[in-house]
Amino acid sequence: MSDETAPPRAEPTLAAWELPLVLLGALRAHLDESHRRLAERGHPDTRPVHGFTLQAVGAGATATEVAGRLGVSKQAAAKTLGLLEQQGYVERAVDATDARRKVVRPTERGRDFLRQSVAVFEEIRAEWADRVGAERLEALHRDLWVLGADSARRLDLQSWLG
Amino acid sequence: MSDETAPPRAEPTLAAWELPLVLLGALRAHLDESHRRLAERGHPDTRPVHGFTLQAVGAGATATEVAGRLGVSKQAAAKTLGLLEQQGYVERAVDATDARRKVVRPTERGRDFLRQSVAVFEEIRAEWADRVGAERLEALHRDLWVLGADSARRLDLQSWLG
DNA sequence: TCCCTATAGTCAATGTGGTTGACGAAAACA
DNA sequence: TGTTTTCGTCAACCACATTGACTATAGGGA
Repeated sequence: MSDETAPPRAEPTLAAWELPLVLLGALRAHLDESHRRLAERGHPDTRPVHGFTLQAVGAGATATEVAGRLGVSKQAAAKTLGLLEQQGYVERAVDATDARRKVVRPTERGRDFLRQSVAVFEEIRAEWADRVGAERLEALHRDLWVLGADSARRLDLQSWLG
Repeated sequence: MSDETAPPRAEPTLAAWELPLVLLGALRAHLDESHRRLAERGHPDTRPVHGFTLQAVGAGATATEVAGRLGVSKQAAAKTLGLLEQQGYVERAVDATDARRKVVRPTERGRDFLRQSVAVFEEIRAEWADRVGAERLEALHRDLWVLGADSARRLDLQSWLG
């Protein structure tokens, strides 16, 4: 996709120290664009962590389960879930068969957020396919999957970086 | 996740919603492995944010310049730089030509950290090339560069995700 | 020269999100 | 039944970011 007569910075430098930066750059581009579009579709004020958490809730889960999936303490998960509840994305109900459990379920608004997320992700994927080629994007996806397969599936991003 | 006779998790699913996750997974794998090796080479207790900050310092910069490069407030940058100074990675000196400016420079230890980082990054890149193929890795690097070219070069990861 | 403005760095207060520890209520098990 | 485990929550604390206010220095005109 890089023609010779292109504007400056048309060619990446391919130094080894750039790898994490281009990974971060692409991730950031994806998430920033995702949330820009989600904001346009009725979900402003949501951040990546909300999407991850809602994804962890799935069709319904307890705070402790969500905590396990996110790799954070149950207190931290409960806090985030409380915020999502306050914003109308999830609702809590006491489990009928176990009075200790409080099952968190996405509301209609929460399900809409997840549907919109899928749609937006598909849009972005299609646009990325246009930019680098469908085959290249598929190879990229597959290779990244392989390279990151070992890494923990945790989403405790903030504490991880600090 | 239902592949036929294949070993578990042999084939990525290639769903659009997985793209950010595989990006994150690869980034995480890279940074975790980097810091694991840096710890072995005399730099334990360093985190990605330290490497980014040290990189932002370069040969020498003021706290405000570092803040600009990292995309954070000057107070936040000053705090991180204070920590790096305390750990012996940078030192501060008042600018001879401008008594307001305090120039931050990497110490020998700081320069060693950067050298070791480069070495480790090259090792990891070589290993990744083994795993997916040198050509594929080069294509991946190039494509990621293209896809992330628009995104802000900021490194304010923590606040960005939250 | 003197003032006015802009810049560099720091201090203080605040917000957010994470942690650990402790606890009561409910379930599961011996 | 009594003991142990699990779920959710409260409280205290910590790490890291923010904004606003402040001092000190530099620089550019009247």
